[in-house]
Amino acid sequence: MSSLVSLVYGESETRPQFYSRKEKSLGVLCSNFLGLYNGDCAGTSTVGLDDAANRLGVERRRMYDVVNILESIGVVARKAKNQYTWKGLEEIPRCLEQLKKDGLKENFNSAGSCSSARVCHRKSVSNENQCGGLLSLNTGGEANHLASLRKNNKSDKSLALLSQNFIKLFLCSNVDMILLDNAAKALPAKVRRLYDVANVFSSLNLIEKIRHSESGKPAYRWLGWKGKLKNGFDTASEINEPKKRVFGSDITNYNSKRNKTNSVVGWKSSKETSVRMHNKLVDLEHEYDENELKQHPRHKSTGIDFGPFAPVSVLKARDAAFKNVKQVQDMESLASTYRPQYHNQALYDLFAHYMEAWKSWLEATRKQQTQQIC
DNA sequence: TAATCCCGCCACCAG
DNA sequence: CTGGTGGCGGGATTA
Repeated sequence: MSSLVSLVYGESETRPQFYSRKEKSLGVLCSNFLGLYNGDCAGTSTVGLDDAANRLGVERRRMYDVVNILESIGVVARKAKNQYTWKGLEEIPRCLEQLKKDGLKENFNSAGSCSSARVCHRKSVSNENQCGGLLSLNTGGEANHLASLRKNNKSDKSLALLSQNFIKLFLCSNVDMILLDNAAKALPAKVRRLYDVANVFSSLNLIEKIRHSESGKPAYRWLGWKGKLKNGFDTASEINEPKKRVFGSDITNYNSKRNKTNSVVGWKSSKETSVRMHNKLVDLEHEYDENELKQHPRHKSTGIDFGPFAPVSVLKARDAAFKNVKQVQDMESLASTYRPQYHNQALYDLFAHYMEAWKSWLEATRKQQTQQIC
């Protein structure tokens, strides 16, 4: 039967000598796709599906997969039939924030109807307060909105929605790692489909595939948007995210090469909701994990990883003690939390420059004030 | 063997 | 009817 492949493709000159499934993965395709358009002018550049498919040497069907997932995090937006607008990777943090907001809201609203130990039902996600949530969250674009409304019956199973819900799973709970099986149960979704989205997100470096150390089961760890693609493209500088704690110390002892973690979507809002989602995942993990609870204390020992905040925040806290002007501290933290990402190093430098200037201005003002008070 | 997930059939919908 | 979309699961590949 495997000869069927060579039989089908045997004559094709474009077909590589040795068929490698890996080279054709959605993740690779995604990387190539981004490589193709990443330099383009965000918001104005148009992506044609046929064109992209041709240039990437894949069939059009696959483009739908990639594009739908990318659309779910704002990288592209559907403009018209066959046409997408390139929004750019810098849309990602904004989109993640929105997803987190939406996720927290949804969960909160539907909490009553979520009886089992899983995250909200698809129904409640797509029907309740999703009003244009899917695919229009980043653009406010009518076309997208319409598109998602048009096939409402389909959209609750769509890859795009699954992608978003998968992300919400991470963002709206405090977990750092989710077992594939549990994600499939929680969303709910076919594992197959999760692999599809996970591959794309992996290539974006939003998540990382790991192994549950005890069971060896596949799992994914949230990395957050760092402005770096897996293929090494550097799209922006690092952003700071308050450190997320690692979920379930009893199970999260995966290979700990962490070096934590920066993303714009780190704010700790709606604690209650987070806790609730977190607990659901905990339940799932336990359900799955019953007998594997003999502990490995090791991951707690990594002091670096388990500070409540990323280093910048630590510095900030120290700084704040020195300053003792709370308001200012808040503003600073806001400023660095929402530090924008720039493709361009020059822009980033410019931003850094203004930050510096602003800081020294603050210092001066502060000194002045203290003098006046004295 | 289990995990992974490509591939393309075909349903659905707008024009 | 045609063409664009995209859900879906069979079964090939990989681990």
